[in-house]
Formats: sequence, C-alpha cells, structure tokens
Amino acid sequence: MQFSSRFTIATHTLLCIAMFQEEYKVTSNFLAGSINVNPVIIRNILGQLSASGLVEIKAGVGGAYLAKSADEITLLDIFKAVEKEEVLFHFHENPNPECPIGRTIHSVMDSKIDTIQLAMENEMAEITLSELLDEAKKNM
Amino acid sequence: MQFSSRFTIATHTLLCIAMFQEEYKVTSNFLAGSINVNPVIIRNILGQLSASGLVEIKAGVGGAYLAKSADEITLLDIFKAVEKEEVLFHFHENPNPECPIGRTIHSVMDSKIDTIQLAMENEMAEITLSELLDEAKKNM
DNA sequence: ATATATTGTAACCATGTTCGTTACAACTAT
DNA sequence: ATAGTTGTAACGAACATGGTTACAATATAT
Repeated sequence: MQFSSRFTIATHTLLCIAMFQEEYKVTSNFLAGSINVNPVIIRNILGQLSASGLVEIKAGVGGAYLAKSADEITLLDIFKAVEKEEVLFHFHENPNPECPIGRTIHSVMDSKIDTIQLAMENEMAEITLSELLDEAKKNM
Repeated sequence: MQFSSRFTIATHTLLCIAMFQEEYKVTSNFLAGSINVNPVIIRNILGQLSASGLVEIKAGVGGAYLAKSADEITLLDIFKAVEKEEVLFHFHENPNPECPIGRTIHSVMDSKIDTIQLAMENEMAEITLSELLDEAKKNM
C-alpha cells in the first residue's frame, strides 16, 4: 500500500503557486508543465485544495492563488485535502465474538491504531508550506 | 487510501497463537474461525509472518507457533511482514527539471517524507504483542 | 503402506482505486 | 463574439484487495 501521488502533486502545486502567483497566471497547464502530468489531474487536485480552503481559483479567466499565507498551510492540511480516508487502517469486519480474542480485538487495537495515526499526523502538522518554500529557494 | 486489513488480521492471528498455542493446535481453520475470513487468506498471511521469522508453521501436521517471545514482537514487525512497500508515499515520477520548483521538489520533500514515515514506524515499534495480550486478558 | 488432516500455491473472479486521456459545457475578461 | 480556462463526465489500462475452489505436497497415526 502506498499513498497516492496526489499528496506530492498537491504539495508541488502549492509550492508553484506560492512561488509564481505574483509573477505569472498559474493555470492548470502551467502547473502540468512543472509537475509533468495531465492538466486534468491538476484541475481535480486544485478542486480538492479549493474545497479545503487552501487555494482560490479564478473560473473563466484562470489562475490559482493561495487562500492562506504559506505559513498557515501545513502538510497535514494538504494531506487531508487530497486523501479523503479518515481512518488509516482497515480493520477486518467481523471477528468472532465467541472467541476470547475475537471479542476483545477491537477494544485492544483501536486505541493503538489511533496513536499510530496521530503520530504521523502530528509530524505532518509541524511542517509548513513556507518552510518548504524557503528550502526550495535555498536550493535554487 | 487505507492499509490493507492484512495488518489487523496478522495481529489478530499472532494474538490467537500467543493465547492458544499451548492449549490447542492453532491451524488456519482455527484462526479463520476467530477472525472470520477464508482459511486461505490466513495461510497466506501466516506465510508472510513465517518468512519474517515471527511464527513457525508445522507443515503436514499443522499448527502455528510463535518463533519469538511475545515481548520481542512489535506492531512494526507485523506491519513490515505484511506490507511490503518500503516507501509509504508515492512520488510523482518526472517533475520538470527546467522549472525551479520541479528541479528542487525531491530534495525538499524527501527528508520530510522520511521523517513522517519514521514517526509512524517509531510509534509502531513501541507496542509489543505481549502488551496487547495482557490487555486482551484483562478485557476477558 | 494407507488414510487423514493440514499446509502451500495456483488459478480465477469481482470490486475498487489510481492514473491517464479525450471531450465538452460553463465561465469570464477582452 | 472570441479566446483561454475551468469543471466534470466518461472511458480505459493497470494494479491491489478480498474471496473462493482446487489440488499437490507433507507429516503423523493407524
């Protein structure tokens, strides 16, 4: 299992917008050129980012803009915008309640699973878009 | 995106083995009864757990046994046994090197992604099978 | 030796997701 | 009106998941 590339594409997208929104009109075609995927994929992801309040899109005339400042956007915001699954681990549905383990497996594992998912999300929440932007500028 | 239920099934499997291996012959049919899935699925997962050195399986006669003590088996061991993907995040393949962002996106994001994945794995490494077993016994 | 229970695999199917693509209606500034 | 762009639907290929049947290989017990 891997997370879809939507996450890295969305992050790339937001970095491009942050970098170029004052200089160019950042369209799905522009972004598709930098990311090297089909423009429709970009439009779909931009739609998800827009629905989550991370970008604003000018319909008709075209162009995407950050809806928040780059230091208010974290990797967790981006991740949640494009990965709609709220629960990371798929639990098998029907453990047998007549088995002592089957009966208790949920109450034993659920809290552990939550802890694991939270550890990942907390780490994501620590990293902001402006941090990535600074590093990108440094590497240029 | 969700992790496959192989992880929770494998954990359930190991808990059953730890709990019952001295009292019963724990076969794929026995386990399938507690977990409520097809025995072939159990056999496949047992095969992965065996390949990772977590269980021993008696061919012919049947029965699965822990290959390590329960406090030496962590959720990370189980996770790695059944989820073969080494890298959690799928990066888009060909960012455009002629774009300043496309050129630097990998060097900027790779270390962040590693950190995130490590946060999750470290949390998994903290939880042992014997810990889960104790809690299950308490809840019985 | 034979019978029995079990494991290890292969093969197949249905379903769902991802990624890519084409096509086109709707929108907005000029 | 025109042109460029967005939003979305529809389709296809590839792959993963979860389920099932079938059967050869294995090892114990009789």
